[in-house]
Amino acid sequence: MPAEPRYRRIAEELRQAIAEHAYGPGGRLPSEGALAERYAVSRGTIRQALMLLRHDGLVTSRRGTRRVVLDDAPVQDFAQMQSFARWARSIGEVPDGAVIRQGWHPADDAEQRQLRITPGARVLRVLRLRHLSGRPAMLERTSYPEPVGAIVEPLPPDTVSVTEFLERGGVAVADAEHTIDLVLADAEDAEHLGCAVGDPLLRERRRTTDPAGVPLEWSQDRYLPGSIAFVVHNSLASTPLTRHHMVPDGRDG
Amino acid sequence: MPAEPRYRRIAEELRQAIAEHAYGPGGRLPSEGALAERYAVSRGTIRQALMLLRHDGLVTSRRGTRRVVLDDAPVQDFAQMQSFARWARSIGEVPDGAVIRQGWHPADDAEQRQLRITPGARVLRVLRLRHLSGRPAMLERTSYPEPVGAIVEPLPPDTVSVTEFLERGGVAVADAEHTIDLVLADAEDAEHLGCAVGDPLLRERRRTTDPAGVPLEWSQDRYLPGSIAFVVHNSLASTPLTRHHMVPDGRDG
DNA sequence: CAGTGGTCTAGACCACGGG
DNA sequence: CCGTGGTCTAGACCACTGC
Repeated sequence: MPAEPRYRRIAEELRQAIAEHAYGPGGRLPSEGALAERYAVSRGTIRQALMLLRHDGLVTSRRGTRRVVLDDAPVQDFAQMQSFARWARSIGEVPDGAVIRQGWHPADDAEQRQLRITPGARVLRVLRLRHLSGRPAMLERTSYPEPVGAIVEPLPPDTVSVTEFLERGGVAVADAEHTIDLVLADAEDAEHLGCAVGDPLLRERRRTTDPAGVPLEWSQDRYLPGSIAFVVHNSLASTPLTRHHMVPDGRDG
Repeated sequence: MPAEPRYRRIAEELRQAIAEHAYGPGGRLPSEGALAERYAVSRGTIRQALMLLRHDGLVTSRRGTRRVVLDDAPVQDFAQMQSFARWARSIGEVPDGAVIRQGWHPADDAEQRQLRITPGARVLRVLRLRHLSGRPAMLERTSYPEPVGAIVEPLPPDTVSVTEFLERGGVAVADAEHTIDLVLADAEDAEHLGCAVGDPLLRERRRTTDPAGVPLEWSQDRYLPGSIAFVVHNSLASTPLTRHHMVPDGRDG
């Protein structure tokens, strides 16, 4: 079996059609009933497909009228957001990366909390510099818990995509939480990113977990500004974006 | 009828239970069948409720095992992300705001594209300073298309929540797209936020649309750093977050 | 193996939008 | 008023996990 369920393939077809401006923007989709007939499935299956497009912000929906196609929403999948290398390729850049330093350490407070491990447990800390087509773009400080770290440790320092390697090793990421804010470059940031100490950087802190809820990595990425932005879609149907207040000297950093 | 559908109320109860650590974190939820029996509804309704929790990152799910409770995910609803005033109150701060300048202008290129209006149409541009408990926190540059602007224009300059007013006036926000990056303060930013020209600011550009896909506002908000962060959850089940590449001098700003 | 969530069906009734 | 999407039901079969 192709493993890909019916409603996903239908969603893919509709996504394609929308991308080719078959309906809009501002246009209206066929009714659920019409789509059900066209694809020879039940209305429930069609609704599952449309829910995917709804959550990604490609269409609205309202009782009483047909669904409306929104302006071209950015379309990336989970895998692309998860992997720097995959993302870089998708925008036509050449990803590159090198480990600057790595080693095992006893987990500090933040790591214990984020990775849900007990005091005394070890983590593998890796400092990596990421390039986009040769230019430094991001400095990544990642902590891996014991089992994941053991897989990452022996990798060659110039491994371009650790994420893709982990996937092939059966480590599956199912959920991620990202916190985006602004920090000033410290001496280490400045040295590797080629900026001055105190220059502003866009920071993304990320924790990923597997399908069982077990934390897989905790990372703090610092991007040189000017070439990157994060885009989020939210709606009445789902609210993945929240604004957070932090005390001026918030730890967890 | 209480207007609130069954599955939403069930989701709310489960959310409450999770917040009170009735199961986890790391714990397992009852099976769908058990929940269906407990609430005397069909399994489908339970699945709708669980889908809400899934999208908000409160629980994972995997074939074969019970759902796992993730660490306390930030819980805010769409309305809170939509309104500065509502958000401020929810974190125990006193929101405040004042219009610095407002007026009608012919829409520029970016406004025409973002608000989907024709060349020559007018927009209401409003410059607002937002306070958190007396301290300047954010400077907001918003453009409203003709019909919305007509509602906003006559409001008193110290209206705390424009969003809430619009809601009462029947203007319903259904979708929003946020782009988050970093900019340096210009003279106007510096003057009103009380920082120096060139100081880094966290920028959120936002476009909201109504249930029919009609743009309602386009806004560019600049936050003083250090007290705010944006948190996003994504998962295999939905990917509202994307990373975007911009040419160094990207317009649309 | 039994139990779980994922997919899918074929119905039903209702709330809402627009002519 | 009719057509739409939103909600809900009661079943079915399958894929997967974990014992």
